[in-house]
Amino acid sequence: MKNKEIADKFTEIAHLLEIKGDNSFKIRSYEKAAETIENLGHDIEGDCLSGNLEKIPGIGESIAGKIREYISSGKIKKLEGLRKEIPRGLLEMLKVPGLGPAKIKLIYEKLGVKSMRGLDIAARRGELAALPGMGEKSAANILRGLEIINRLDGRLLMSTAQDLAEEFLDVLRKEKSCGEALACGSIRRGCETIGDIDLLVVSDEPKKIIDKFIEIPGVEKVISAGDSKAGVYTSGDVRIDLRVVGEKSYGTAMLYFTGSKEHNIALRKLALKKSFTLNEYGLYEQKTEKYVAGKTEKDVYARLGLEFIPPELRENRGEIEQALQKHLPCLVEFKDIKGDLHLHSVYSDGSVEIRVLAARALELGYEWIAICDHSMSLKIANGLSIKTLMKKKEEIEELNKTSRVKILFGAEVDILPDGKLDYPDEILKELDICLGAIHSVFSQSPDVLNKRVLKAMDNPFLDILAHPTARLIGKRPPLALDMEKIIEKAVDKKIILEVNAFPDRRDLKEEHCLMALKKGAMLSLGTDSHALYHMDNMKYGLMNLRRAGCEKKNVLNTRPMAELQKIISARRNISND
DNA sequence: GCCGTTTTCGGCCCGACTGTTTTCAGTCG
Ligand SMILES: Nc1nc2c(ncn2[C@H]2C[C@H](O)[C@@H](COP(=O)(O)OP(=O)(O)OP(=O)(O)O)O2)c(=O)[nH]1
Ligand SMILES: [Mg+2]
Ligand SMILES: [Mg+2]
Ligand SMILES: [Zn+2]
Repeated sequence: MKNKEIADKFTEIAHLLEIKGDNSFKIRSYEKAAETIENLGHDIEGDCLSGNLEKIPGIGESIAGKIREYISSGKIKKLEGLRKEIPRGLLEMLKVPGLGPAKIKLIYEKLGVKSMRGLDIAARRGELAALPGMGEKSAANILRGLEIINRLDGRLLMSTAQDLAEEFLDVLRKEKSCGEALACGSIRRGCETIGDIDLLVVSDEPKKIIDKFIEIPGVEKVISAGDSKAGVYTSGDVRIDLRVVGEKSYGTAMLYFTGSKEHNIALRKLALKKSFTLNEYGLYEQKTEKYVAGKTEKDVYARLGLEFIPPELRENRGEIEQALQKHLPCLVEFKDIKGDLHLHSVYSDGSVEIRVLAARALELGYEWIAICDHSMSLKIANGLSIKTLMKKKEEIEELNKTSRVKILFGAEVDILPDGKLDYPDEILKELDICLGAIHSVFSQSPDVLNKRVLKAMDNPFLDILAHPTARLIGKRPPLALDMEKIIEKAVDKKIILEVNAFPDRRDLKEEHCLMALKKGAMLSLGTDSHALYHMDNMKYGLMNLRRAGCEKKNVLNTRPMAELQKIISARRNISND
């Protein structure tokens, strides 16, 4: 699938045109096309072959032509030309915060600066400050931008971002005039990783909130601080944006600051179509400028004729059209979750006794849990020998006599390098639930890896494929698996695909959840807990599911014990044929 | 460059903050 590749080409064209100073709406068209192609959800080559490219919204004659050109020749002449015209280094300079295309153009044309290094030197020599429209402060800002860029370290995990957001919110909440205060942006949308932290506060004394904010000890650099918003970097080089609004703007400000940007633009366009205008302060009648809604998000959506759109769906991937038709999916929620399908205990490398896990599960409102320790080959994680596994079975049987939360006897069985499972079938069939996962020998060729997983899926006792791509966000890339094939096989063999809820796994990732749901696969949630507090990570897995539009019926964890067992035994019987 | 349920031309989301500016452009959310 070349979608991402093609999308990147159009993003590059957009950036190069920006630096050239081309028409901003034309640039927007290229950006929009890039976003559309990236989020298309199916292979664009199909549309190309069937001559349907121009049916895709945002793709017209010109861009369709370039897509065809790229698919047939691997090149886009327009892009090649732009690359010759504009040095590569100028594109890199766009990453410097505070430095945009217009200044880059100016600096390049007047000073011949075409690299980050050149920029740094020109700033230090005072050459930037001498340019028309620039001064000492602009040059200093660029130097600060260069420093920030050198220290930036990718995106944050959701868990890290949430903790930091709460830390700052707690300080702001101490201010007397502080009303509602919450994190918006990608945090509220439940994204897998977080670029920066966006905080919204309701107050009738915004200046006091903002003063308090920029005085927080963790704040290192204040980028901007005005009457209604501020932006800072923490000493840990995390960007935090704060927005403060009055009570009657709470809903529209939340809408604005939750985004996504594309959702905002689409919503504002719809408002215009209905003769309203929408901004962060409210929804207004276009002619009279009369305020019609703004206190809650629900009010605003309702006035626009839309169902309430959950934040996780606000990506302009069709949710506005669905909400207009009142056809939004009814997303799975935490209260639907009846159990956790991936817990480790002290039997392997977990730190918690089974009875303690069960007690915590009761507090969480669960009806059952599955204890899935590692299998015998995974020595570093204290994988269970067959003998220990049987001892564990006895303990679970004993506990189940009194436990209010029913305990499933499970295992997270290694998928060995040759695709075999790490216990013999006679043992596997004893398990109430069998997870299979890859934990070692990640370096096989893609072909071998794919065969390895597909072969494991032929074993009828493999009920759930756990953390299928084995990625660790920011640490280990996903295995080079053909997920389309694996998902199709899962559907065929009625194997359930796990959405591992650990914040650095979130595996299946959101796009694969979408693909799996489209193909009719069943999904499961597991926290992969090795410590008691890990059991609270269920929410991160739910974020992936909700972002993929997943409903209760597609999630194994929403089933009561008896139904769960029925599903498992039914799938094993079918797979045995 | 894309788009159209009054349109094939004239719109395209909308506002805050900064710096260098005599009235606003650039950048960002
Ligand atoms: N209307 C409008 N809203 C925007 C625009 N840019 C950003 N926003 C809103 C929607 C965003 O979700 C919100 C916060 O902006 P961010 O740049 O922090 O993006 P976001 O949090 O979505 O993603 P991130 O993880 O930070 O990269 O501000 C824009 O151009 N127009
Ligand atoms: Mg953000
Ligand atoms: Mg932000
Ligand atoms: Zn595992």
